[in-house]
Amino acid sequence: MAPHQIADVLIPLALDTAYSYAAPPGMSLAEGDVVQVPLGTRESLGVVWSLREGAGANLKSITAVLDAPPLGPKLRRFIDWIARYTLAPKGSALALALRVPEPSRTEPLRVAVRATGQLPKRLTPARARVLAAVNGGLLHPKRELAQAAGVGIGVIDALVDDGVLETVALPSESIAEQPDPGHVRPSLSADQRQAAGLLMAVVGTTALAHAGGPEARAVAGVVGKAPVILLEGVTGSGKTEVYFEAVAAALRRGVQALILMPEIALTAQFVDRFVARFGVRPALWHAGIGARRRERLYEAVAAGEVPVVAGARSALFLPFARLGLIVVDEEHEAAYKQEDGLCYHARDLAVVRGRIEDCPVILASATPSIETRVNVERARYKRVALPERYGGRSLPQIRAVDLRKDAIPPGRWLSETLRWAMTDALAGGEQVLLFLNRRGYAPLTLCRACGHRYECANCSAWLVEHRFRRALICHHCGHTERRPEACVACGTVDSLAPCGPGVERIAEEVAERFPDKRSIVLSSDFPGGTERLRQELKGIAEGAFDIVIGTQLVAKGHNFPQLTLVGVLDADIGLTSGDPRAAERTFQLLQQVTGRAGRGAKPGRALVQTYQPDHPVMAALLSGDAERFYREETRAREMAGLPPFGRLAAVIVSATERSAAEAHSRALALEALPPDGVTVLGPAEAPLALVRGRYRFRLLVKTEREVDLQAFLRAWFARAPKPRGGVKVAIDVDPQSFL
DNA sequence: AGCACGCCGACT
DNA sequence: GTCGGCGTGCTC
Repeated sequence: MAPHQIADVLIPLALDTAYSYAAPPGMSLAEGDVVQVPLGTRESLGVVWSLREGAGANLKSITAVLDAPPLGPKLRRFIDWIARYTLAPKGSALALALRVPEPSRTEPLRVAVRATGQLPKRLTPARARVLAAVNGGLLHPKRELAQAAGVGIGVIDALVDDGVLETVALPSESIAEQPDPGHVRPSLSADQRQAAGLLMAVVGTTALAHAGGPEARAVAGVVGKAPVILLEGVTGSGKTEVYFEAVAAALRRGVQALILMPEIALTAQFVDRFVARFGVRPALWHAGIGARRRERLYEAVAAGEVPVVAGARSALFLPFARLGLIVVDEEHEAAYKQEDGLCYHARDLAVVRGRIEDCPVILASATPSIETRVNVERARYKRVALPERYGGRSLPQIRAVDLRKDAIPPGRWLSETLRWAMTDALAGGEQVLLFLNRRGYAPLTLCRACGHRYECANCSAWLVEHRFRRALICHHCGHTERRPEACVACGTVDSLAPCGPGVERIAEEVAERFPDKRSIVLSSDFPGGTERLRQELKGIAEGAFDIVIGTQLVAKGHNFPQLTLVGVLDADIGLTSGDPRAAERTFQLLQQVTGRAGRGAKPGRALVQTYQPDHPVMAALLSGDAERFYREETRAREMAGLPPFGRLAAVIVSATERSAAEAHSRALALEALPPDGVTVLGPAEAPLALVRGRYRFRLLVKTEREVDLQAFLRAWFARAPKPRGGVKVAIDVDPQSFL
């Protein structure tokens, strides 16, 4: 038998190997082509991963090559890398990038008409108006012409039938408009100009290297690999305007730019700012865009016709034709972490894609994550800083209220210092934000008569009282029960005592202390959803409320120009959670919340109520010295015998098990069999959560420097008993050492 | 992801 | 007797 062409086709299913198919004679195939192949009893999509010659005697044949943009070699390399790094089947990694939906593409044709020069057989007034409007041989979209002439579409059709007009198919409307890098030159501060200049130079030189040629190669030789740059700027420093200049540089060079942001950040405000700078809207890519638009955008991105994409996590897998810049906005956001299905961290993958595409990556944040900071320290990433707020506004003055000295009577949560400050601000017509990161009325309920504590039946966490809803709710698993009239343990009536504060309880105290002020509670569990929240935020911005009481929901988003005082009621919440990122998260949250004060005309201040004013988190917050926090936190970790941040791996294992007990024994089995060079730091999180029918557990491991963690994990799971449903693993560690 | 195959409980 | 429940395993 004559040698045939054999294609190894990767199918976007949980399959780790590409399957071999015979290419029918005469079929023109290339690596990266999207094809249709028989799989079992049905047909499936797939991508040609490699081509070779061979006998291919008993192979099935490729059904068809689809009319979809092929996946380029760099994107295929990226997919291979993701599969290797996340220990996921290659096919699952492919599924992230392959967005070719139905082959049923019924293009709603845009039709234009123009005059043929022929005269109509009959001339009615309506027809005359159309002829007046067609204006010679120019092309007119049908609907527009009908509108301009003030006639129905039927009149146009009749004229076409008559031979007076002819139809011409128009190219389909452009999916993305062309942003103009010179639309409006922003007025930047000296700091911003300098930062923007650095970013632009980087984008320019790497893009030049892309273009090829001896000159470009010489520049590339000097510059080296495309860098990863941390753009660190305090809240209000105008980071967005600065990275927009990098985007402008990419536009001028003719390369594509990707702006990644957490889903929630893709707001009207971002679009408005983009429009102000570039004159048109950016192409948006997120979960909410329609199938039709998604498909067209995908194709246009692959054709290199979309200069700028702003999108959530999944935009990272788009088939860019010539990617020249990736910006990861709010780099520290936990929303970049994907934990169901294939587990990955979009920021880390962005860095990897940047490496593979050889394009610079900008990580923007006011409160960078520790691992990014460590990478800066180790000179893997560069850093560009914006130390001051834009427009001469000063950062809020932050002061601690030491609750050990400034004692608050039992059942009350506002210190005298804070109340005075509130009175003062309110008297000046300013707004106050009281921040308490605890939903509900009280975090613990117990019986005054018998001491019974109300705990969740499923996970033994305390039940949180929600007074508005008259319920006791478990914040861990969502279990809800009615608040009983009498104690379930001893039967005493009216004996339940709420312990500790939640935002609802603070609202009560505020209403008592400031009866003539208008206050509002913002908490994620309030009914009404995003629409109501939007309305409320708008109301606050317009000054409809004097006092805002909120959970972490208020940490970001809307700007409140009249807000000058922020009171943090219990800054210590979250410091003792056992999560290795507890301090980092608390610091970021408190910095964001206190940073909300004084963003309007008047300067702001923040009062932070704490029992631990000397804690490194508080000390750094009060001094405004973030560097110091990261330094101290790193040292504290070393003293505690924990791995340095860049080497910390949190391994999330999710396995199909019948019960929590079986999942737990699996965790213990893995813990007992660590491979050489890897130390298990114990089951870091005891609660085993049921997520979509799977019991999950998380293990913390520490690895030696430059250890190939992937190989070790493979070995590790090979030795431990294999769960029925297989394992999924995510690794929370710097990916660069695996490149 | 689908879809078949298989091995146990209540029905025309 | 078989219809159908979903647990398990395979797809070049």
